[in-house]
Amino acid sequence: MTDRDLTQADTVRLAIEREIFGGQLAPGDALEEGRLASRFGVSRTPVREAITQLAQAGLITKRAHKRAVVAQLDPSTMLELFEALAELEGAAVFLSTSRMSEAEKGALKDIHEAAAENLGNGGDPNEYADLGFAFHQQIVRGCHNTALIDTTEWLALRVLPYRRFQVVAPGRLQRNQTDHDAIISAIFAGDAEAAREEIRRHTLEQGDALMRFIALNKTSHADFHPNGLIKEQPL
Amino acid sequence: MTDRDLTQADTVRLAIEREIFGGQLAPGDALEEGRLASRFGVSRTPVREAITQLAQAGLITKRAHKRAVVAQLDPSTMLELFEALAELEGAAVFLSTSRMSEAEKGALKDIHEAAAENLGNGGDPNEYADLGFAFHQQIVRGCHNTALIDTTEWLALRVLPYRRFQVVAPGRLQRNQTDHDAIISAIFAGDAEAAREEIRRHTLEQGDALMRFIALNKTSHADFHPNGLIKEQPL
DNA sequence: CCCTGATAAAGTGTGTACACTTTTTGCGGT
DNA sequence: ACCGCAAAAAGTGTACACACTTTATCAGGG
Repeated sequence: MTDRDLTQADTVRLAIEREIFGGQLAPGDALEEGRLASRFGVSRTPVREAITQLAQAGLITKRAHKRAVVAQLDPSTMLELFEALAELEGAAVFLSTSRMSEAEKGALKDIHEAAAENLGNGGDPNEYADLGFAFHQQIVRGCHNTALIDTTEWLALRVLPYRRFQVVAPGRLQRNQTDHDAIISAIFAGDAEAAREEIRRHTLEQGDALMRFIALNKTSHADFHPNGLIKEQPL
Repeated sequence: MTDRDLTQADTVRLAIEREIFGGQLAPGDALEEGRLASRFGVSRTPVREAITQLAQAGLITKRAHKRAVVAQLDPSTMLELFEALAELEGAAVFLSTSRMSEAEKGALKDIHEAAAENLGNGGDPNEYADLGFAFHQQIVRGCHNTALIDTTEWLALRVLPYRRFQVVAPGRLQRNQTDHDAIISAIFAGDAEAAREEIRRHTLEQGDALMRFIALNKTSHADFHPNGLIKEQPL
């Protein structure tokens, strides 16, 4: 049992997921079953199963007899996703404020302070992005409701590639940190309603900022590389 | 093109879905690929694909090399689902209050009044349940955010079979109608925050009531028939 | 009688073949 | 050149076969 009961379909699915989140597979790219099969050294059957799962998760789109393609996020859909995520994170933090244990609050504070330090020392922006993701995750998980956590994280994953863009947008990191300050203050003050409003505004603002950034750079979202860098079009 | 591009896997998936929502397949029931294949007159391949999709949707659970079973909702999971749904519906109505068109508000009022009439005339409780579902759906869709709507309805679908139980719980229908009154008032008054609170309380209460009902009747959720009736155990 | 373990039965995971659909290619007419 | 259209190529959907895993069956020892 060397492979921990991971079926080949699982392996393929995880690999494709990584390539999408990592940016090797960009939105709009076509996934052809035969190629993937030979690339991963398996038959088309497990590849097909992986694709089915990914389609169900919304990471790729699929129609009968048509090639599967990595999900294309047009601007309005992306805004909707950010808005929905803002509401979900708001709902989660509303519960988390009264439910997080002292240990969980401490871990949250640690993450926040590590991010502050990274920002002050001019550390690696990608590392800062990871800390930002961890910050949101820690808050969401604090609500102790698996259904809500899963739903929220599922949405968060979908916008993750786009959320990271902040690392290249001027002034965005500083603003991000300020927002996090306000959120963490509300949580420690036990003001659930304020925490909800802060995180809602914060996540909505991220979406808006991304839209402005894309519009300003006259670059379609298709040219926007999920890693947070623009594809073959240096600033 | 008589079958509207429905692949056989789609057909099988829809059939299984109907059987789950309809109650022919109860939570805990095992789905065996071979049987289903011969029952639907197809090979195991499309059945397998349907099962993969249903598993991804959370309607059934599946582990490597193990039979797929209709998702079992233990009490704590069910409470979590209701809580998460309460939050999502709250988020949706918060947006809907300012976004619903007059036509949409009118349709909502129509549904509400039809429900009131049904209740007053001692109409078919199942019809009342349908109206209740439509009421929630109309509100959620009023937020005009596809991502949020899809997410909420997906959760709502999962608890739908349990939500219907109200039709057999004494006094529950009347209470339900009163709650809806309060919600619709808040919406028409344009008080988004109040609407959110009302629907949150309402949906949470539905979950609690279901739990009490199950506990009182000393019947495990496994014996609880999704159609809203207890299986071979008359009251 | 109840374990325990071996063995058989049942069931899932994947490779492969092929029918059917979509997309591409290429050719003749305008 | 530009269309339309037919034929080929590419690709998806499904059936089927078989290896491997899990579950059920059963015989013998405590």
